[in-house]
Amino acid sequence: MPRKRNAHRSPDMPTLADVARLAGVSEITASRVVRDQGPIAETTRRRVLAAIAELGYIPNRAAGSLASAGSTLMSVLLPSLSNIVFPDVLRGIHTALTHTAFQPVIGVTDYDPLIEERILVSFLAWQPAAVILAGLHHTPTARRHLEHGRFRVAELMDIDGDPVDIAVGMSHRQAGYETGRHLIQRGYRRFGYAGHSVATDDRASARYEGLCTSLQEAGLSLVAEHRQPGPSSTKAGRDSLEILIAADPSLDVVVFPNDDMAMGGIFHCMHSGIAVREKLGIFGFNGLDIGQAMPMPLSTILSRRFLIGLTAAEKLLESRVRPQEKTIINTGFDIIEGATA
Amino acid sequence: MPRKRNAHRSPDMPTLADVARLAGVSEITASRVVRDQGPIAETTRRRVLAAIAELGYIPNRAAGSLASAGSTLMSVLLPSLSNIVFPDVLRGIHTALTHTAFQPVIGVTDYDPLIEERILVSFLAWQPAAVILAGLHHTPTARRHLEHGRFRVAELMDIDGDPVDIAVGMSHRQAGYETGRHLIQRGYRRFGYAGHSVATDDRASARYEGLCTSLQEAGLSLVAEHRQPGPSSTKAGRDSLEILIAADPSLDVVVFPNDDMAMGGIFHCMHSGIAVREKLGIFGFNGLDIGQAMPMPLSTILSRRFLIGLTAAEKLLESRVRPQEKTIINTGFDIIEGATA
DNA sequence: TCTAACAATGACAGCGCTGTCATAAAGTTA
DNA sequence: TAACTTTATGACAGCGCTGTCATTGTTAGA
Repeated sequence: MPRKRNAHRSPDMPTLADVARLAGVSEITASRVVRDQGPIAETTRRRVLAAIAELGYIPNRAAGSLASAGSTLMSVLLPSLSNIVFPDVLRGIHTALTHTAFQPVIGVTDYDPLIEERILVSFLAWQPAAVILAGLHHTPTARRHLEHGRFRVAELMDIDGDPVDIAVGMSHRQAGYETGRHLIQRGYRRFGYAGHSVATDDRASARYEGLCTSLQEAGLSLVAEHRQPGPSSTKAGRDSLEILIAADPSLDVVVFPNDDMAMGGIFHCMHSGIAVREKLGIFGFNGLDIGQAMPMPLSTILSRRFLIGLTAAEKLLESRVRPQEKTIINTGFDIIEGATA
Repeated sequence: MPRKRNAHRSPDMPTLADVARLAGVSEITASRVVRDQGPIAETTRRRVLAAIAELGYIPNRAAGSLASAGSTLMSVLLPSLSNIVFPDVLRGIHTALTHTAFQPVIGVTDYDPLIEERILVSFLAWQPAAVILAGLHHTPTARRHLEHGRFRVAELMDIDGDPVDIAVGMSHRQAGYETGRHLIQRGYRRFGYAGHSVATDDRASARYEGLCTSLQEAGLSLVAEHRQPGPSSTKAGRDSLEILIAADPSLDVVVFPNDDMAMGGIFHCMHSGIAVREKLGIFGFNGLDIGQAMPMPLSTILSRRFLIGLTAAEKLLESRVRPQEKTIINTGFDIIEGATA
């Protein structure tokens, strides 16, 4: 006995067959109109469109995806949405996908590779056309899925490593290195580092290493460092700097892993009457608007987050199949001199 | 002639049939193990699980969704990710969905009801189990889809209105009203308002109206107001306050639509040597961490964003079908006295 | 006038999974 | 021991759409 139709769907939920019947065409023709694909006579198209509007038809993408063994989904896995960095990337992706058939689907991994793996697998169950993730470091299982899948892959933010398919970003190691060079050139000698404790923030770690390298080359080294437990935040930056200064008051500059924490550092200085730049230089990373809107604009490095998202999505749209050659796109960075270091 | 299998899928992409064959059971039994549904003998379950692991099987959710006429997706439509407010809501949703079968799917509407409608329709094509959106105001088409769909609906942030199914949030009108009362009680009389030009930020508008009402009741009114073109940002707040003060230097307090802009206002005061609170009170909305981390904590209203997301998602999980009764949950708000007004 | 090329449409089967009902075996109650 | 319930499993069809191939005009070129 066949399954009753109404057990499945509301009677008023029209299918493509209903549209086709009303328009007086075959299902496949209606399907072609919906997908804007193949040659369709203008009059036919109009009839079908009218039928769609009249019925309030919404295509069933699960059926479409099943039949065509593919979807128009683009899975986006981001470590966090807690500061503006990844939303900026997301805006870039959105911008590239506007007026295409693709839809971004967002997951948040909390900087945890295992969560990333779990979300990746659950996204792959929807047969996405492409997967976008942050960084080049994933669990072995995740990497295997990424390599064997029939979809494009873009790894964002970082280019220091071996991508699966496309990498778009900048060298964080080099950014850290240039930070050190810049500050040394400006006369700073007694460096502190005020970080956070998220060990899987690979980019922050790479910048830290780059910084240390440039100090070493100049015969210097970090005088003091402190990592505040928990994730990065303005409060963490403020607390971290307080502890750092208590440990070593002789510091003349402190580098933070990002602008949020650096702003916390500035707030601590304001609170404690420490003259920023004269007495203590403060340097961040990201070039957030809020830091530049401060009375004393934050000295930092501008990462091109919107561009990274935009470029990655555009690149992914170029071809549905993964090319032989891997692509690495360096979006670079700029030092913002600012007024705090 | 039947379609060739390999035209569709990689040969090494196993299906449930492959799993069932390897485990020596029927497809249905394998399916039940995957979905953890129905009575399964422990030994059978283990055999199937082993087969899944061996083959690296990933279920095809499009097929599952098609067959069951439903999905485990929860569509989340947010106006913006450009400040921490909606990511906080999202964290709440994520927290509620951890360890459930549901997956959030996020879309960003840019405060545009038409974009919201477009994204809603494209999400409905995936037959979500629930839809979460911000606010109670949608296009007529969107509202119709929401009302007629076979899914749960939660409208977040705002409770001043008539929800489709569930509303979780606070009264922004009342928040604006209490802001006025609080500031009047603290002795402020010459009120300014420094906003932005996004007309569809309904919550900001409601707070504005509430503020005006409380002023009226006290025999006062806004002395000056300015709306900076473009979306809300720290820079916009800074510029807006500058213009406002130029227009009327006699103001003794300025209310901003949110903390981001209020911080911009404080930055302007710092830059121009205006004594915050003594000379000019500054009041925000949201209670963001960054505002509280400032040397002079921002006077503002705490909205419970995480709680809103969490509560909404939990409520949606309670039942798959829409109950007769609509639910309105007021998560309330708190005035944070701070040091700026 | 005939062929070739193209434009426009349709028939058919099947994508991978799950709802429904049926069945067999084992346990429970009177 | 009969009658029932519970547990564990399977057969079958179909969810709504699209890939593939076939068919019918229609127009251009020789």
